[in-house]
Amino acid sequence: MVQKSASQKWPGANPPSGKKRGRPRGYEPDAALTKARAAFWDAGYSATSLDALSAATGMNRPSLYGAFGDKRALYLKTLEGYRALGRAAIAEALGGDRPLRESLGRVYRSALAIYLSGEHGARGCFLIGTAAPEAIADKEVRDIYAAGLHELDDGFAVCFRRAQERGELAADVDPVERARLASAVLHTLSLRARAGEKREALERTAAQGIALLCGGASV
Amino acid sequence: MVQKSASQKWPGANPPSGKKRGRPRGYEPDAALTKARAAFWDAGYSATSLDALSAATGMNRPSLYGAFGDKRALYLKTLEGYRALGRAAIAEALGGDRPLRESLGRVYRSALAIYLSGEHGARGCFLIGTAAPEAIADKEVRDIYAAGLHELDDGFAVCFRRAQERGELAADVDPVERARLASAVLHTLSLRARAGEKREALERTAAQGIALLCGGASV
DNA sequence: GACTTTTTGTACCGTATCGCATAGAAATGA
DNA sequence: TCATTTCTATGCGATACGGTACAAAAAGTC
Repeated sequence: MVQKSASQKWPGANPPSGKKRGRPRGYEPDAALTKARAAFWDAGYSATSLDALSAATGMNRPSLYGAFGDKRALYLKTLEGYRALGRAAIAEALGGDRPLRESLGRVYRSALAIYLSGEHGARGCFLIGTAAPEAIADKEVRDIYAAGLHELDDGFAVCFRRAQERGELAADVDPVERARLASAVLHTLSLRARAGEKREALERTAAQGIALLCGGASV
Repeated sequence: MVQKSASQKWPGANPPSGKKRGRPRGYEPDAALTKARAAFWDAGYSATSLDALSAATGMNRPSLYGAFGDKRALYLKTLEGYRALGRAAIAEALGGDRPLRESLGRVYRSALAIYLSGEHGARGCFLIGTAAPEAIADKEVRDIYAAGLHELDDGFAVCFRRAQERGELAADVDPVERARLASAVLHTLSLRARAGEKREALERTAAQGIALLCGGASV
């Protein structure tokens, strides 16, 4: 039987007594997850060994195992964390009823900031870079991956619909389909960032994408 | 010292004598490469073991090693083969000076046929699915990956330029930038196919992309 | 201070993996 | 017939991998 850690017994909060009982952990779970995510991000799920994760997080393997479960469970947790991050970024960028061009620009800008960061070079989107390869063999990963893509689509869709209601966008445009093309621009930015394209080229493509997405009638 | 196989001594042809000297090989190199590529395609580079490659190709490990070198060399060969395939498909789809809409449609259609094939479900683009994850750690893979992306961009670019010369496309459109957005549609098709989206949804998105790419002015 | 609880650190286990060495098999040429 | 060449088959050895047992360590509790 696997011993559950204290953080799982009282999720998101300290135990009622306020003081935890045993030896204090020498790491911060959230920070460790972020480090683990960075390791997966660079090399992919399969190519990242437990030793690498151990080195990246500063935790030794038993601690890793106790805190997050086995390698796959840890990976799923990093995926979940990334999706939460992405959700927040989308909400932040698309909220506030801004003009369509500005909303799209904010999304692409904040995405590029993430895609271009990384110690060992630009890494692109974590979901696209690491979950996609595993998506055939691992159905759960595929579902999370697909959900991540569609979450972005949905965010863009409400954005386009609102713009249409404000008259910023032609009435015959299908906001759902247009949203999928807006995602396409983000997808290409992720792929190109990982291929090593320069920031200026990516920003130019984002700008061109915005221009196209905000104009043109459908069909 | 690594023994070179006969197929490397006389690339692309039989030896001058017409008859090879020793025991004939029990496999066809091209067919084996295709099988190996399929294995990498499903699971990714790192998650594909030599045993899996051996099972997929029907060759045992020493034969694999003798014919293609180690795992990485074999992977690079499958990459090269896929790029050749892609080049041919692009040339075939974009050649012939067809109307812009038709050219784009042919590219997307032939790409979808590849992306949706696969024994264990739709796999998307081989480059995007398998090379991208390795692109950070392996510079050579990254270069091949980037070259593959740019090859597509270039193909689209000449396509758009020709369409512009024929007056099918507004004169103020930058064909190079527009080509990168045409690639973006292909990128999203690859990512979405691997996520399990249905053919109809992908075809609809391709059609919407074509409509947008053929209209709209730049900036 | 002894006991309990929780985490850490070391060391280990069984297995999978990669690459290769070596021997055998199949075809040709002399 | 026999040597030569080339591929195939078995299987070995070193390493790396994922995962875990166990005892020491650090804190609270009585």
